[in-house]
Amino acid sequence: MKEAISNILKNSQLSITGNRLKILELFQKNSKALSHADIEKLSGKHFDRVTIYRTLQTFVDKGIIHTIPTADNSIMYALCKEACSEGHHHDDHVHFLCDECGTTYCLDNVNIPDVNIPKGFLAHQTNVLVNGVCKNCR
Amino acid sequence: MKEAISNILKNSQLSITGNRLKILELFQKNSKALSHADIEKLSGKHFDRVTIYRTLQTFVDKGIIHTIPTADNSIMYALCKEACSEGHHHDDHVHFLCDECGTTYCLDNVNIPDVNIPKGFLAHQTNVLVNGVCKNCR
DNA sequence: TATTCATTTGCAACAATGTTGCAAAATTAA
DNA sequence: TTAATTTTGCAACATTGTTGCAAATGAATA
Repeated sequence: MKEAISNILKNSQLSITGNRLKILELFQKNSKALSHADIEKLSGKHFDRVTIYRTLQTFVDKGIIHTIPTADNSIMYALCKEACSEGHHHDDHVHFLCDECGTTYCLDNVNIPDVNIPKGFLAHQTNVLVNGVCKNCR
Repeated sequence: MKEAISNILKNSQLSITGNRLKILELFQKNSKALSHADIEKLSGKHFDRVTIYRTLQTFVDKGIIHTIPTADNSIMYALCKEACSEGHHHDDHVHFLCDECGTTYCLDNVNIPDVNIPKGFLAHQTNVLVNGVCKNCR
């Protein structure tokens, strides 16, 4: 387990530090998207706010996690599947936000549908964000 | 023109103030999504930051504008079409964010595609956000 | 039009969130 | 073990968003 997490860091040519292991562990344990604030709470404030900002940014840059657009003003982060690599995210799944419990899920098996973009526009990436009630809240 | 804007406010049972007229005018003139910061700049700082926050919130509550989720941490606002009413947005179109010029468009003619949500989940609303290059930047 | 009442606005103060520089500490490479 | 590099924590700051309250403005009535 710890081993697997260490490998993620090794593969991205990042130093293996207790801090980074802890944050990655949080993502694996919770298997849902986390905000900066979530991580601050879950970690029990053992490390600095700034460190969290910098660690998350590093992970995004390296393709270890990806960001999820949300309707309110908070950035959510979630673990990437194997397909992501440095500077190039393949985040081809739908995100689901539960209005009851606030949990954000990556629906890895739900593909992004085709969208008809008007002539003249060139699409690079499509984000689909669904709001509703999750299976635990019904 | 001014007349039409006044009517929007009247229909929502809001007082007609120079402030609100000005902000609505900005939305109509620019015909694209605006952030709080955009409005602050465009208005030439003639009114207070707090007033802008409160006005935007009021407009959202009344269904005059809607928010658009963005990958970075900024909320974008855009004028609603006729279909929206108080407390109930029908925001059934795709949003397009140009990576070059940063403009956010409401693609009013592009409908939200169907998304297959897993069993147990209940979908209320679907947001589709496309990144790419707009027709003015190619 | 003048007067009253409700709403809106601006100010001040505050809270939360995000950023930068720099020295100390930890990790890696030799 | 030592030297070079990277990461971390602290402090200070910048930006963004919130709340209470008094003054100003708009709406309603006479």
